[in-house]
Amino acid sequence: MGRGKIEIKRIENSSNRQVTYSKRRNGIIKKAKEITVLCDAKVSLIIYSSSGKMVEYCSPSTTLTEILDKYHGQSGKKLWDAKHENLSNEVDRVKKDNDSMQVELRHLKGEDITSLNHVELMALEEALENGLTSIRDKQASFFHYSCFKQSGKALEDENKRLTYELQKQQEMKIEENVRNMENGYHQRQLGNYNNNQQQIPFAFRVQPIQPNLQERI
Amino acid sequence: MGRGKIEIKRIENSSNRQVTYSKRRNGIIKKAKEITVLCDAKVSLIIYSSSGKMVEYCSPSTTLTEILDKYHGQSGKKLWDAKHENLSNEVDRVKKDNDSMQVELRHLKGEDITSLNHVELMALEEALENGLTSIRDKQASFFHYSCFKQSGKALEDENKRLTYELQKQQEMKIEENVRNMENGYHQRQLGNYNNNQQQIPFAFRVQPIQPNLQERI
DNA sequence: AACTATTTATAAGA
DNA sequence: TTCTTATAAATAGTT
Repeated sequence: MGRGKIEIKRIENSSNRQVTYSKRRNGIIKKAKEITVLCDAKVSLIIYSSSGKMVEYCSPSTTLTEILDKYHGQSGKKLWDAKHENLSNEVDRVKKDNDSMQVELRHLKGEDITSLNHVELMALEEALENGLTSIRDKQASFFHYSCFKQSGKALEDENKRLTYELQKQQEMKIEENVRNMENGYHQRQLGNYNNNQQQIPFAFRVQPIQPNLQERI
Repeated sequence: MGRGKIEIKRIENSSNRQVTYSKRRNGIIKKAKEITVLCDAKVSLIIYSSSGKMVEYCSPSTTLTEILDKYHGQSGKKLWDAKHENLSNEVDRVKKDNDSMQVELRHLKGEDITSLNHVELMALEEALENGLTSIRDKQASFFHYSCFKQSGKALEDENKRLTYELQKQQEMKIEENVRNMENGYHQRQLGNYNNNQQQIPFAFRVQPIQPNLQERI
């Protein structure tokens, strides 16, 4: 349609091509608008020139998103689902990581361990002991020995107390020997002591202030 | 273009509208193909009839996905990003969870704890102790007292040993008193004992077999 | 779906 | 680019 008929093949003359592009692009958009109005159609039209410049037409009654949603439903083609899938996979992967860490955390906290075998429990125990060692080393750099203060039930307490009692016991023994040396032996004293020892060991009956721990707080 | 001029407004006659739709739809697609070839353009064209039937044209040199990618870049409009955004947010959220769990795990393993304050360390220590208690309770149900076997350095060992030593010490004291009662007091014995106590407590010099632990293995 | 009179689009030229 | 215009192409109404 013009002064001469043209073959439908690439226009080699660049400026001719550009002119024809402009004219025909406008023509197509005009046609798109017309069919939209005349026939109640919905049209999405996106055109890029060879130089990359874009023009778009979309029927006023709709949006590109809506058209693409319909397209997706009717064509069964993926479009942006590839990207979607990538993200979905990443979500799954990260969630898996999450779950395994959650399990590990629970185990370290002593939860959900009924399913663990002996070897796994041993590994867990070692990990916990190592952690505890590190933590206490760190704390020891704040205070000289704050562990005692922090954990009333900690085994260290018992340890310290027992060590202390043992020492005290030995000291008492020596003192007693000294007393024996100074005062001679008394029958009644031995009888009493024997009695006490049979009931409750002295160490567990009295909880004296522990002077050897004071310096560490 | 036709036998008569028409106004560009909706064609009320349904069958006329349908016919015109078909003709013009084909016309637009033909034009799209032509501009693609003549001008090196890229065209995406999606048309829905009023009845909802879709036809599509996309330049053979490209894909709809590619065109939409470009569209997204050039128009700045969102399109399918709403859906994407949901997934992206989920990825971010789960990754955050991941990170915090990773940190917690490290802390429980005694790593990266230089930045922690005293209170945090205390909480950590308590968590570790609780975990250890649970683990060892569990292990104790496998063996009567496997903790002892598993962890040569475990505090329980020390505890047991000390308790044992304390008891032994008390027994020895009584025996000595008995000896004193039987044999009278000897100056040289006291001197020796005093010496030993000043150097290393007896309890730490000898590691006798611990009969009270045998029953627990 | 085919025909065709007429309108519309546009190629080439200015 | 834009305008002009001869002509090709599209298509409305008809069959």
